Amino acid sequence: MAVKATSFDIAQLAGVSQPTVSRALRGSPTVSEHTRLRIEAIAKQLNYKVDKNASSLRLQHTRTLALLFFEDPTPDETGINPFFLAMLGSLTRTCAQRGYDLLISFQQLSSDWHVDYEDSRKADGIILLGYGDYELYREKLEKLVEQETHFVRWGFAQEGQPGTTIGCDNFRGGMDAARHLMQHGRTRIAFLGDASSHYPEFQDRYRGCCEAQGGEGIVADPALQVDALNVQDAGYDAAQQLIARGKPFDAIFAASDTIAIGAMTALREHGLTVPDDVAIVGFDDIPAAAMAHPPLTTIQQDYKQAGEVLVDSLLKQIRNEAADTAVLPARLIIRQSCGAH
Amino acid sequence: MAVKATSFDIAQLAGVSQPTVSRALRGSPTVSEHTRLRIEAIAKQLNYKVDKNASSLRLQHTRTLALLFFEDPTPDETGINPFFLAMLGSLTRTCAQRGYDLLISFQQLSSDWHVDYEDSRKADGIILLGYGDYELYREKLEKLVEQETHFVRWGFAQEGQPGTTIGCDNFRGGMDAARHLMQHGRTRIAFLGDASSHYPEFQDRYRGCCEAQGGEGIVADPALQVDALNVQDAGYDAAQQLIARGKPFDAIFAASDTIAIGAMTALREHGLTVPDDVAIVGFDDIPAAAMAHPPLTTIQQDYKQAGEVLVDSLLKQIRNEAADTAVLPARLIIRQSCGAH
DNA sequence: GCTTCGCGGGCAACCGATTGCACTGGACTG
DNA sequence: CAGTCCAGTGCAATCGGTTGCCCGCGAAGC
Repeated sequence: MAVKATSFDIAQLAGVSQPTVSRALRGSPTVSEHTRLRIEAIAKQLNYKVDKNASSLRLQHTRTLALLFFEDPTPDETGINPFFLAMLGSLTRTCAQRGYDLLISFQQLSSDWHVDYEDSRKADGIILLGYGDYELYREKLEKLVEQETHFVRWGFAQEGQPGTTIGCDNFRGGMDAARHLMQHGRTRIAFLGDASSHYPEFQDRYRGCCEAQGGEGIVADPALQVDALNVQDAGYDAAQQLIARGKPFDAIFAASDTIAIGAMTALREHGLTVPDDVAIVGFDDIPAAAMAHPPLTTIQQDYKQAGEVLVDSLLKQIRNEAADTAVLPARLIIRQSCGAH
Repeated sequence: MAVKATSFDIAQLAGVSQPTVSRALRGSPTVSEHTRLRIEAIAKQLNYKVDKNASSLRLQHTRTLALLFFEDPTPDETGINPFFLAMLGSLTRTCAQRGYDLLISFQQLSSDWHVDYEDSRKADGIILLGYGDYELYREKLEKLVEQETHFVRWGFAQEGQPGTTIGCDNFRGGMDAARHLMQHGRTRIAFLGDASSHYPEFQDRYRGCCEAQGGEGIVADPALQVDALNVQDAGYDAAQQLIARGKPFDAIFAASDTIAIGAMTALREHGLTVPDDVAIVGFDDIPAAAMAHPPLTTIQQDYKQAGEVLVDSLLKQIRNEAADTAVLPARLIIRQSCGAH
């Protein structure tokens, strides 16, 4: 950098004091239009940009939001969960529209992230994104609340949780999936995904699924539920395990598209066809879902809306307005893996 | 935030002056170990974090890198190009390892991005990512150089370009694709992708493709090249157009996986099977490539390595070391769309 | 016993923008 | 014509850390 122009340089050229430059550039009405125009012209000519650090220091806010990704299983190699990646796009755009910058960071669930970003004044608030063991997470969330850090979390939403959470309606999504499957004559629906309380969104999806079956007088067979984390290999393994159990099943509801896609590979290897032998419904509607063979019927989480709600909710908190936990709808996207044409 | 602790608070509690706190926390050898330990303990207890703005202001650097995405075609809806998304993961992790934060932003090619990030001291350097009309781009790049802004660009690399560019070997990748296709008996290879100088990476891929054919005494038929931008619809349209031309072809080399996937849809609609009637090779190796039906043979760009090289090259510049334009290898990934066994 | 050396740490300036308050000169009021 | 008022600016303090320079004090040297 050749030597950056400061507001002093401009002041000198314009023959005014430095504070006047600052005022002019921020559009203060106490500066006459004539002066302001002159200052703006000089600023432009010098490629002047307000020093964000100085400004933030004085203002005590940064107009920056931090996005923290958590990757619980296999943090290094797998890359980012496709659904979060899609959300990232929406988040970035929304931030830009609202005049905020976005700082990105990966975190281990175990690290010290909960003291970092806002305390060090890198950001005015934090967006938390990531599945993972919720129990591990909770105490850090509480600490965040205690510190009065502004944050929103994407995940399962429930009363009494620390902080503000935005999530989709996992329970209803699960119901919709199961209902759809049943409407097409499936009665033995397996669930692939961790159904313990450590993964509450998966658990809700499972509960919705069971509930819907109950509505039709079917009791979900616990032997048809197999734990799986949100990676393809886990989906593959889970399907293997399911087949090995020898219990008959004619449908799979996977807790995520990633799991569903992994499961389809396993089914194919066992000579089972989708959707004829086994109908499949996934969750998320990641880009690869439409690409899968056959194209995957899934429950869509609207990442575009999610990104907007997340950002706006956080911005509300930053303005010291109350921001409520919110549940977004999930929508069934019918393609071919479910057997409905 | 309850009221953030400052170095003054710590100084008071520790019975030393504030500068001593600063020195202790940065590990200056002029502070005795005894004092330092005491200060560190107090800092931890108070959840103290150095104010990044104050620090950056004084230090005149931020330990932050800015990532600018460019989306030339249809900037709003399509979401981010999957390959760049994959790269983002690698970039984020590399930054974290090097102790830098990453600021993300989407930009229109036409906006004022070239004056923004480093001038406003939001970041110490910029990473530029995006295909798009290179001509539009070039003058801004020159301005960046003129301003002595630190930046690296991902794209086609060539002598005499403004700034440092990291790219993959598009030419050789194109050759490898065509050779592979020819080894499996294909002789009429179509190319889907813009081959004009406005999209130099696509152009290089095409040149490589032609060159390889030339090596076997085949002259690439210009009628088998159809322009397409890097979105699925464009791939679909291009394939339609190719078919409509009525010239026989037994293979397609697509300038990107996204185009290839779009093209496959069109082929299927015309009753052409892949790979029997038409063999296909893509470029990039995006996650959806493996997912496609049939799985897509492609030229892989190693995004992991790319991210590292990009960051390290930028960091070099920031340290005022020379950073050279570099070309990374591309690797053929054989799956099924090419018809190899 | 007095100077010298050096460790540990304090003082104050500085990074650049923001803003409450004081000031000036001209217009306006009575 | 003196007193008000206000638009337009300048002054100086401030945000929180960082660092060059200087100082005090105890130990070592002569």
